Amino acid sequence: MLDHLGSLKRTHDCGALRPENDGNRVTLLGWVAKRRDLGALIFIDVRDRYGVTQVLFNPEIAEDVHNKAKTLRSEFVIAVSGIVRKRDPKTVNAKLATGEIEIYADQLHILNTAATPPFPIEDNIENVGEELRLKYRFLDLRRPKLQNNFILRHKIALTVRNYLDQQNFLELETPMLTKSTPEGARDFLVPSRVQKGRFYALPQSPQIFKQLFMVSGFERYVQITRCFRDEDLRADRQPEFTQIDMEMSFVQREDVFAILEGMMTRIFQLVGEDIQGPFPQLSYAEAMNRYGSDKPDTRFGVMIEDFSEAARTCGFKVFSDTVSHNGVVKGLCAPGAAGKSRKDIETLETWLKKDFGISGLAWLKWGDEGFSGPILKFLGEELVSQLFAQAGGKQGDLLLLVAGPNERTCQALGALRLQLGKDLQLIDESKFAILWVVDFPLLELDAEAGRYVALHHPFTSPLDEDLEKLESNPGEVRAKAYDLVLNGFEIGGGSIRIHRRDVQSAMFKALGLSPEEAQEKFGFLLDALSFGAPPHGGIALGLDRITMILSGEKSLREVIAFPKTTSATCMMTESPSEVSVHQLLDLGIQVLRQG
RNA sequence: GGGGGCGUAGUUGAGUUGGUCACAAUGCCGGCCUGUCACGCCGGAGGUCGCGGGUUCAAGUCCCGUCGCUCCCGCCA
Repeated sequence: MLDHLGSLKRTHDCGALRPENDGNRVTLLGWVAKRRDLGALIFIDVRDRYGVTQVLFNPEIAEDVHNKAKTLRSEFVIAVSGIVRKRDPKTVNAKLATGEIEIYADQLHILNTAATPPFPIEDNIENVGEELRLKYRFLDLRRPKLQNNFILRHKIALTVRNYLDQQNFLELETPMLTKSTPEGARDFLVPSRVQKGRFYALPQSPQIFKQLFMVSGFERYVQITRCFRDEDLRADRQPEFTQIDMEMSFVQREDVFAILEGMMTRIFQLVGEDIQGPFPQLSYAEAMNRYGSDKPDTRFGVMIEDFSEAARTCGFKVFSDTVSHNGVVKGLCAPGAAGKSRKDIETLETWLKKDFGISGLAWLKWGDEGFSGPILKFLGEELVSQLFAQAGGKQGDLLLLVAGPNERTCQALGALRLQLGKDLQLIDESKFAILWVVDFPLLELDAEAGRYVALHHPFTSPLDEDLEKLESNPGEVRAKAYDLVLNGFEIGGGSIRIHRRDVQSAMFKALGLSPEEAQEKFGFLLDALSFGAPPHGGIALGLDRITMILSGEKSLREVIAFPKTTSATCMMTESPSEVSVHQLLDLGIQVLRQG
């Protein structure tokens, strides 16, 4: 028979009691984390959000209560009252914050029973299947580790709001039911019942709305808001995610950086890190050439080296031919990796060939007996020694080389660099490395569509000095865009926006939109820009990713309360699900079935 | 859309070249136990080897298909 909560009140939480409380009468409310039944003595670890406290049931103190305690099982919800007792020094538990005391229980209320949980409610269950954890997410979330992740997430959001409030930002809301736009990610669509055959789109970001706030004269805007993108998932990508979305009027890039650096400093303080601005800046071009990525992980070295000049005249035809046909020969030096077997290297090569389309991975070892490798005989000792010197290599290292078109080669080496960083444990996981990546190209050629598309988004301002090239040489135009990169993750991106109608029209034209299309899709924005839009710019940060990195997690699922699986389903609610014919009729929608 | 990994008691894993009853730990149930905190000891229950098909005298094991989870490529203004 269950007991009622009645007027029972918690006097302390399960992380609070210390030896100073010796003799206090207390009431704890929480879950049975662990039961150790020694027969006459029963120890119960009671857990709540704040910690764990050991409770002792002794028949000599209260026999009926002791009998009742025999029925307790894992995850029962209880209220226990009793006296705090300092433990004998021999029985102190140093692993618990409350380990110097225990409660001598004289009252026990069982508020609810619990079925045996499918997995233990404790940390270090990393090998429990993801499927189970997601199906019983409400239990998974009971684990202290996840609770701490969400406490950190809350503190980050709170820090952001407090800091930006001090900086005169206003938190303003934008619609969730909005308009589908042609550029960018695939939209999640919401059918309109009132306007059959028409659809809202869930926002990919509040981009245009926040710009309109600037036109409205709010000057500084922030919103911590959900965004939706219907694309395939990754460990660091969920279809719905939370942005810290910001916009400011009358600012240049450096003003945005200063605000953000101040904000990140405060966020890092939450995990005891002292990271001060200004953050390092790296151009997009340099990031790609040296790290093979626009979001380089700068926690470790191993830079991509350009060996094209040496390769141009070398005796290895694959290399010299590639260079003479406008290709490059680039590579990187894996420290201490000379011990890698031919098979290890072939595994890497197979992967890079398949995923990045390189034609081969050449290698040179500097082992105990000097240089070795299949291409050594073509290059010669002297040249190989020179290559190692250029890459800063030493005895015991492995030089890996790729020949091919520059972009693809850099991309492949960038992926290889990260893999080696993991394999060779070159990354100090306790370290944080943050930087700005700047000077992105404004546009890139979409080979499929046969036209230019915005690398960032169509509202990004070109650099003032590149403005004239928008028509003559669109691919050369650089953008006032920037990304914030932490430990190899893009945690934010933004830009100074276009605030002039004529420039925005020119941009749409460069993207291949006719004036009519531009008017239909973005007419309201063009209108707004013609009514005195101030210069403005901003950024959006990924709250989920920041929380993931600061809590040391490898997946966004650990910091999103109810995340989706890789196939975009929710294991707990079993969404998405089919809906009734009536619901579809209301919306004027018919479902096509395959087969 | 493509590729890799995984799928065996509630859970986590083992299971050789196909061949007595599919094994262990943990959890669960029962018993004993007054200083445990990974409590201990004794006993017990617990299985459509993801699902479907095939090869074979015989399939957890080999083959084909399929589903789910996961990592990556494509995709993600």
